[in-house]
Amino acid sequence: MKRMPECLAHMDAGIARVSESLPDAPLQEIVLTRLLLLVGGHLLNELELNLKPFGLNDSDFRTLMMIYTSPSGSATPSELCEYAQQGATNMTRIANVLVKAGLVTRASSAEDRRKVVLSITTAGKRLVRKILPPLFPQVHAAFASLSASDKRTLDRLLRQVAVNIDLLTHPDPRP
Amino acid sequence: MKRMPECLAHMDAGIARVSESLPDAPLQEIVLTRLLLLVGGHLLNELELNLKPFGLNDSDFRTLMMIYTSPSGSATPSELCEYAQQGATNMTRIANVLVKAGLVTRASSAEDRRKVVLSITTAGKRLVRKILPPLFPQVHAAFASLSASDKRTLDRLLRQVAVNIDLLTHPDPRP
DNA sequence: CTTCGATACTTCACTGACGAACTATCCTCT
DNA sequence: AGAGGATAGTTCGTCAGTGAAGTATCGAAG
Repeated sequence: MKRMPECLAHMDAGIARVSESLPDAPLQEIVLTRLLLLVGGHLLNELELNLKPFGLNDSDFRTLMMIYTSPSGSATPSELCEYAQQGATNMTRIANVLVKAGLVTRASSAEDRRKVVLSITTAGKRLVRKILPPLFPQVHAAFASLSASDKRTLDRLLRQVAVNIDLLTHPDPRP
Repeated sequence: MKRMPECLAHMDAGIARVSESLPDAPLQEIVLTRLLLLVGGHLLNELELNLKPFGLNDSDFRTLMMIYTSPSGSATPSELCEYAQQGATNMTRIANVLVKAGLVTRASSAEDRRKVVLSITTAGKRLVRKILPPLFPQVHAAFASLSASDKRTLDRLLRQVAVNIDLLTHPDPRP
């Protein structure tokens, strides 16, 4: 696998060559799209590499974190789906994983018996507090070359892009 | 699935709450990481939604584009792996897909008979020129709310992050 | 020339994620 | 009350992607 600078140069060259056959291609935006996909993918690889020793992948971990940070320490699968960009099918699998690992408990709700309540266990909280700290240096390093103002700008721009894509996917600005 | 603004707010709140149990968490960087994963994921979903009608996913398409933009109109699987962030195993599958669809041909190299040469066909070129243009408005819309200078800044920052992650993953700045 | 290590690709078995179909429960309207 | 529709979760079949192991070819060293 080539190092990043060469990889980026190759990408730039390839995209630039597209405009030979399709002159009206929005080159800048295509490059940004590819960069986002590239960075997102590498970030995910790196994160999952750190989670693998604990038998979790990013979906599992994100779900665990959402239950962990929930004020009540519990949540239902459908609530989690709402915010975790995941289908109900996969949430069932994730719940199975977390329950089997003893990190959360699964109980059916009292008020609405269709619902399932996932609650974090002591072991779950302990695992979160064990996994996170070793991640901090790496997360920090990923943005180490950015100034404080760069980071604020990146934050702002990414949120804008997130909203743009959301509008693109689900049009209807009709409440 | 919730709309993006609520989703972002929920994410912010969750991450903020992490610092209650782990006060030295680099909140800003964690948010940026999550934003990148989120945007990358949504961008990928949206792109693959557009490619599905043609029986391709992003890996297939990216590979096809790399062959398309190659000056010779052909490449070997190992070359493609170098730049496409993919394992050789998956490249074999991709080549199978593209060959079966008649978009590229597979031939063994004359100079080095270990190598396989994938060459784009007329149908492959035609498909690229058919798929791309309808994508342009969407790609453009994803960044529509960003000014020209915002886009340049985003490009610059993403490249920095890409390099940082690469250094993190493959240390050794020893040539 | 042969042997050995490296390279190129393929095959196989497995995991993660998704859509479609199913079951159970709840809510509303009559 | 009870019929119809919406919601919550699960199950099942399928596909994309990966690591480990296998085959074929190349190149260098003896």
